Amino acid sequence: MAQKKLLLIDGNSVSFRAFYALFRQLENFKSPDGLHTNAIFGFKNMLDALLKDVEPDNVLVAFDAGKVTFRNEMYDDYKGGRQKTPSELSEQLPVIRELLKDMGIESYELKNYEADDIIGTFATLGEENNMQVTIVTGDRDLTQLASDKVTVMVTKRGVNDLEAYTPEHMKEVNGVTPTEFIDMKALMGDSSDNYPGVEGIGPKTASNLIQKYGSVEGLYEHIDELKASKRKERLIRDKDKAVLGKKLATIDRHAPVTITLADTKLREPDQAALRQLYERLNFRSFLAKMNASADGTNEESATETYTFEELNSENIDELTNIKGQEVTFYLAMLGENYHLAPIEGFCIKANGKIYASENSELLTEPVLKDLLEDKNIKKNVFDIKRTLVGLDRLGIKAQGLDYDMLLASYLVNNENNSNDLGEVAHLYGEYSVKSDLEVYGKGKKAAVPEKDIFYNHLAAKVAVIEKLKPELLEKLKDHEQDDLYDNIEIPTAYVLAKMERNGFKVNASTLEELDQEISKKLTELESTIYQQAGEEFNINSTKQLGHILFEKLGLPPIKKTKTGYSTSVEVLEALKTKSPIVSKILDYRQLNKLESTYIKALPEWIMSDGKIHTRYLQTLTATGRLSSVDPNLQNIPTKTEEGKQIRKAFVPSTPDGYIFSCDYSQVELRVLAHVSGDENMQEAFKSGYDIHAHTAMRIFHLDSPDEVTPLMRRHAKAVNFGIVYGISDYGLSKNIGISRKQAKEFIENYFEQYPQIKDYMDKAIKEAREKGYAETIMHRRRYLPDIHAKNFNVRSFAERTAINSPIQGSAADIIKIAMINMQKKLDELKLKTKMVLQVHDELIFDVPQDELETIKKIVPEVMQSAIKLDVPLIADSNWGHNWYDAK
DNA sequence: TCAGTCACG
DNA sequence: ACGTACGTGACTGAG
Repeated sequence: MAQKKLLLIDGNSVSFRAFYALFRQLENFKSPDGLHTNAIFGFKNMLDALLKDVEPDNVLVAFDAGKVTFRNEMYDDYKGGRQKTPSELSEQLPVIRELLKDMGIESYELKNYEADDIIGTFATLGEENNMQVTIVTGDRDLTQLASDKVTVMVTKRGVNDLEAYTPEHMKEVNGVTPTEFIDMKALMGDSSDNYPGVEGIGPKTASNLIQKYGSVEGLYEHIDELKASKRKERLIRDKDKAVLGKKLATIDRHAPVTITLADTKLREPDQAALRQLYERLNFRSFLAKMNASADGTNEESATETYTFEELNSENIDELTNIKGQEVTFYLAMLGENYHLAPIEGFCIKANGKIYASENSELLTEPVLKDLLEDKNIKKNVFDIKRTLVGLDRLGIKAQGLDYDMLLASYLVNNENNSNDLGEVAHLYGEYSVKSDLEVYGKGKKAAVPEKDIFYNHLAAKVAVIEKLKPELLEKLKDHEQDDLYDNIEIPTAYVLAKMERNGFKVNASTLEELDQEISKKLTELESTIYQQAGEEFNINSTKQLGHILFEKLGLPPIKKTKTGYSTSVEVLEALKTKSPIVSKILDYRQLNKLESTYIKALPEWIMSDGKIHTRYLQTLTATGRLSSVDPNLQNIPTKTEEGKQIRKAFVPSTPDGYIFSCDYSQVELRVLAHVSGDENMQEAFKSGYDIHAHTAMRIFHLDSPDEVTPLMRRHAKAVNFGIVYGISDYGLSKNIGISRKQAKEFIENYFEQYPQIKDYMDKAIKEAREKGYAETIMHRRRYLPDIHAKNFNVRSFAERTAINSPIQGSAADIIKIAMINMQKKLDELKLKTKMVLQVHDELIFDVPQDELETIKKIVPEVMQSAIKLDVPLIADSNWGHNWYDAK
């Protein structure tokens, strides 16, 4: 007979993991009666995957019975200080129990015992009955149960990524056997269970000691053999703690359970009850799955079909009198880049009917064109900017697009940044529409499917845009994001569409000339490098380069990467003096970068109008900034002279015209001064001081600005930047090449001088912990589920993010407002000047010669008055006959 | 497709 | 004791 399989699940810890894995979706997972359901959903998903993978005969989900257990009798403060389970999670636990019951799975809890002990007991029972046991948990404590018959699966990220602990794997990870792991824990303590262990002993030392002496007892028998040291003293002093730790860490494998192995046998699920439960929880995907399998059809074909009509010259007049109505519109293009992608069709819902067409020329028929250009006919779409650009290509100046499902969903939760309607819909439990990837395929093979399938896909999209609108608008309201959505993001979409269509004129011939020069230099550098290396190799290959530098030439490898030697600038700079080849390689790298990323690539993007039309991604970044693609015009070189030359190719579109650039001075620091309310920093900005010099004066305790040396200013500048990023002494020391101790002093001085900034940073973290997200001045959110992480690094990252996001994000809010006001002003004054680029804190304009004076006046005015802060906003202007000269 | 590197704010 | 600055996109080699 085949070996029977037993699956044991730690119900509390897995629910906990599921809850935090889907924490950012917390508000998206709610049943109609207001119950949060994210943990239930995650738990159910994980359970399905496990049942499929493990195919168990018996399953038991163990829960903790309460806070107090037999361990508290040994140690009062066991698990003390632990944060209370959030109510959003605890309300879900009974439902998980109910779900298990309906699925035919036994769940169990035992007074005075933890779920761990129940699992330990049943693992032992399973072993005794020669079963193959799998344990699933979010907690490493249970790994002590691993044996040749017991595998412990611990969740890594989320709930579906599991790490399997066998005795061999334990040895690899901890250097000790599963039973020795108990002793290891006893020595190091457990902060989450709140018992101390021996002071100064971490995982490394604990593992070494236990490997040497076998156990806590073994260690203390031989304690005299240890050479005199602080560590030995502490081991002796904290012996009680170690002995207690061992008792606490040991899982009870013979708990007085009142159920038997037979009770854990997997039963048939109660379909009717499950259906009811899913309906109550609004689990539409699970319901759809059930329906699909009930029909005997598979999941794929469970898509709904929509009633639609093909639009043609016969019925097009049905779209004439729809004033005062709301319409939903979707324009289909094949490919991401909507400046170039072929327009394949469209779909419109009006008069309660859905019309679809493959004939985009119909859009230019007066009926439809007028409808789209009438600002009084409100249109719901997915991606306003894309729709505006697509229609503009057909000569249609669309107006009245006033609901954007993509923008709304991005503001509600920007963690998932998909641009695909289907994928976004899935986030809100709406599975009636597929993703474009599924329908069109990807890469070269992407194609519009057969007409009926295509129309149905479009109809599904239009239906979903309309269906989810109330829910998304409600969420925006809950988040106090109405203003951000209506008055910032939607108008920004219009402005960006215009900027993208404007394009930036680029001279291919200027780039061609640069190419001549750079190619020559590159060939020279190449041969010098080959000569000094003694052989020809691919300089662009880090692997080959590493071989030459660190093996053949024997230079010291300073840093390693996952795959081999690091050859980054940082490393090469340090090796510069050791061999002449190194600086040649640095030169080569720099020039090659310019050549391949800009000089060679940019001309490919110049369209027939002589301009480059980038696309801004308005719904991608975590902070609310824009990003630019195809090509990226936000990273055109500016730091080196050779790089800057590239900007000479960016020119005005009119003869003798100007490129005009205006950038905010220190926006992020000004935002910080504003949100923190720090009086010293506000004073510095109000007085118009050079902020970095001012900081230098303060942190170096100088009396007058004259005493500030350039080095001091440079250091102070780095500290100011560091603050915005959520500073660490290590990061600062690495950045400016000082000792960590010195960096620490800088930071301490800084906080002394700007005490309210320190308060701000603490408050930012505290609030993120309480609310689960960080927020900008305009209420843009960034969810930070990792702020609760156990792992120090993961948590620290989230904490720095909590500090940085409101600053970077508020600056992004501000320039968006400036852009909207700017475009309005250009329109009002009927100027021919065009806004052509945004680079985070900078706006760039294509200005006809005779408008320069006006622009010089209005641009800084508009930018500086975008928002009223407690400190002045300053913007500096530059102009010239190309972008290089606008400096 | 991933990792490494480097361009920008 | 941890190993670290925040946010992006494009190109290249290598699997």
